[in-house]
Amino acid sequence: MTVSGGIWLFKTEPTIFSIDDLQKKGSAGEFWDGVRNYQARNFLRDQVQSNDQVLIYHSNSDPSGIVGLAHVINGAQVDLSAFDQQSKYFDPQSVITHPRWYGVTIRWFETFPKIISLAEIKAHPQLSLMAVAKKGQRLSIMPVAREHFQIIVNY
DNA sequence: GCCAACGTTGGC
DNA sequence: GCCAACGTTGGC
Repeated sequence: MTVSGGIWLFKTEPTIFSIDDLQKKGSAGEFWDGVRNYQARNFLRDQVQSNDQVLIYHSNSDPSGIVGLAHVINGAQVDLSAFDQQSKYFDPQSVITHPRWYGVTIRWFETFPKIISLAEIKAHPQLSLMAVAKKGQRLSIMPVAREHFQIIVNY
């Protein structure tokens, strides 16, 4: 696989939204909302673009790891859940005239036949250098190096 | 459930 | 602007 655009890793807790849930969304894909971290927000708002690759990572899972691949089908849009008082992502400090949070829309592409677990990532000479393998790295959106992506899709 | 490693908040 | 207290993430 040859890739020219950006490559990202998105974390999700599968009990809340799994790659199977993403697959069920079909060609419309899913708006990735609820990101409430500024560094992750900046990636979503400023860098993630249509046609970028997105590795889906299941966190808080058994095992945690990379489970598949999705594609960005629409770039940054205001995350309206921040204005919804019923939403668990409601943020009273985000106002319509000055939105604070953004999301992108992604579409399921494939679920890997076997999860690439965090333990395998940490044990791999190259993959162990990925940000997701680093202790204390809690970002839910992070860039992925091209060489790491190639290893993963050929795993 | 524990707790390390963060990020955020707010008093000063 | 400092930093203690607090909240959250997420592996284990």
